[in-house]
Amino acid sequence: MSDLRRSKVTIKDLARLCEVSIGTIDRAINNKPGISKNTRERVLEVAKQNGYKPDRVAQSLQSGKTYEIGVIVHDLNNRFFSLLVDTIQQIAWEHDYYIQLAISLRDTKREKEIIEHMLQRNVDGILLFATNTGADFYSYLRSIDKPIVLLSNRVQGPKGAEEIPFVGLNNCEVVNDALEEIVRRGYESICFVSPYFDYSYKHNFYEIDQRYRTFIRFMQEHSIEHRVFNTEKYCEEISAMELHGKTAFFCASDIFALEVLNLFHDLGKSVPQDVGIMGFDNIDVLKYVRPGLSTINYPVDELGKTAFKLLIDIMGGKPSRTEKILDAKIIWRESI
Amino acid sequence: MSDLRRSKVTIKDLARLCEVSIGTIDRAINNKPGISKNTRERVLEVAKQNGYKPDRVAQSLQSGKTYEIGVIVHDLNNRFFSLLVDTIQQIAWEHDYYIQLAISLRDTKREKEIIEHMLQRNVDGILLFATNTGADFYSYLRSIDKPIVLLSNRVQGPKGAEEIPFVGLNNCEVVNDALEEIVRRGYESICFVSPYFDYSYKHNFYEIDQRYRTFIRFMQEHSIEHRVFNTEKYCEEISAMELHGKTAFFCASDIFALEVLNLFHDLGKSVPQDVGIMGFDNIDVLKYVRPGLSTINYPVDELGKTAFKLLIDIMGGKPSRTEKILDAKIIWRESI
DNA sequence: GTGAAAGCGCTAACAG
DNA sequence: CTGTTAGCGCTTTCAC
Repeated sequence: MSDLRRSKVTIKDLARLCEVSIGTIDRAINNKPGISKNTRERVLEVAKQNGYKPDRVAQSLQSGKTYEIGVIVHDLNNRFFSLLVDTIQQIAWEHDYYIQLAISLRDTKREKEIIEHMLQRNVDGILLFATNTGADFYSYLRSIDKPIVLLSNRVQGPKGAEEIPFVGLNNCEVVNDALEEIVRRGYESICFVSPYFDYSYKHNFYEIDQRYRTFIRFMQEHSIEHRVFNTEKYCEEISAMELHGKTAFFCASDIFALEVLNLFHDLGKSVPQDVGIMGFDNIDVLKYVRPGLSTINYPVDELGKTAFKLLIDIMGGKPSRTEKILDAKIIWRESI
Repeated sequence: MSDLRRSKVTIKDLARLCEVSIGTIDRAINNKPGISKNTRERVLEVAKQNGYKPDRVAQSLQSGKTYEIGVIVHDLNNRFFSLLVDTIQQIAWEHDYYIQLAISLRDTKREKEIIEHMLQRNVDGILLFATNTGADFYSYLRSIDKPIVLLSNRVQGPKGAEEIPFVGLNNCEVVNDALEEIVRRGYESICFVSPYFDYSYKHNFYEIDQRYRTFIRFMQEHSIEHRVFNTEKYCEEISAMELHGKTAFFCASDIFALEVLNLFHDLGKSVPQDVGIMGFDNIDVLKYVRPGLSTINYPVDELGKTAFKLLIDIMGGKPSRTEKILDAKIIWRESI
């Protein structure tokens, strides 16, 4: 190395150095036929000597492929998402793909901007944990000329229309099972705690909604006393409520369950003696929380891997089912 | 839209549609002088009509800029890193940069591969939480023709050589302060708990090492009984040790502190009555842990933002100090 | 004001 | 076996 700072060396440089044409360089570098063993070795040697590295941007312009996939999630603050992205990055790496990461912050406008940006950057595909929903967004996604796989939050079109590829969870079944067991354990009153979902803002609450509906249906079918907390003031409201009968709090995510747990701790109530609490997701930090929180395991790893593989299949033009539903497992610990 | 699937429209298409040259299209699109108001408006209108979006890949090839920056961290499992990446992605977005995320898994070989890949993909700069270290790696980083900013883990060259831009923490000062207060609180014996660091594998333990050295120096200067746990079997070893005198566990990260907390809980010991525990990082989940863990706040947000800004400055050729040391704050809760 | 042409680094197609 | 050329979509330069 003459200079410490290696300046970019291109196939043109190699051609000059080897005194052959760029076509020959190409054949050597990319292991193509139609070149003598001798020349190939010489070229490869010179390439190595000079630290030649192909320019992926130029390759992309030529081939239309970037080997990058866009990953869009709500945030990385939520443990669930960081584990998800971790998994996706890992499997992508194994397949020689790179990740362009962007955070939607649950902002519908921002999500659309991100998608547009990613398309301009010519990602080969997109893994989307959607924030938008509705017919317009469905049409928008369908209009996109790149493969997209939705994670967890489905986006539905008109009846009978082709579905957007989707990997999700069997929310209804697992919530039903959990509720049955909770009732069997003698709880007489069950509260549902979840983030605030206001359909008028057009946010995608697909998963929460599934859990919510299942909860309501179950309560009605079994005539069980129930209540729903899904406003921003749920903590105050829960503090203010009077408990009659053995009461359980079924939370739409572990984060809410932990908040409720903290709340009752502050109120001087014991869990599960005074109230039962159940979470959803099984985030890893539960390991450090006492009492052990009963929850429902979201197979994040499987979600990431399945979605990525589905995307790869679609990119490769493989005809595969474009919907996969994963199985959640209930984890009974101490809190209920 | 004639077709649902919008196929890519290029400046050439626009030129054809507007019956002008591509040069004119460029002037209109990119708001350049030398074009009549009339033509500009017409071009912009047609561009909009046809949903023209510039191809960033082609722009990159031409300009040599991608507006992407590579971010390399150890994993996303650790809360610290996910918050860091969250912050970086946020500030990058505000500056119209995109993030290429990769995980080194603390694997030195993989880290180098990642850097090579990113350079080939022509990122404009790299934010690196380094796993490698040593003179060779220093030379390697110096040989790279793109700005790099190191986070937390410094990579040092020979004495007097130019430093690689770096943003880190005042580990020594803050550890010293914490230890002083711990001693003041009457602890007679202090244990240091940290990940296993084996210099023979050439891993970068810059931060841990700073904390460790400060710990050892302090213990020696004050003749305090102390012990170090930094093997993989630290849990067994701690279980087996006999406590004499009021003992504190100073952990190099919250994760270790939480493990130690769990351990003593299982052993039936109370914190802080029987032993004191102190963490490092102040990860957000501590909020759900009881007893409240005393810890040292790592200003992750500031780290991400400062590093990104430094990178931007360097990319912009601004002459700025290439080293920034952030202030950590001690947070006293209940565990010590 | 506008058009034409070169070139970023690479791959693919065709010619010799 | 090897060389030449066109072109991916864009920006820049120079000519009119």
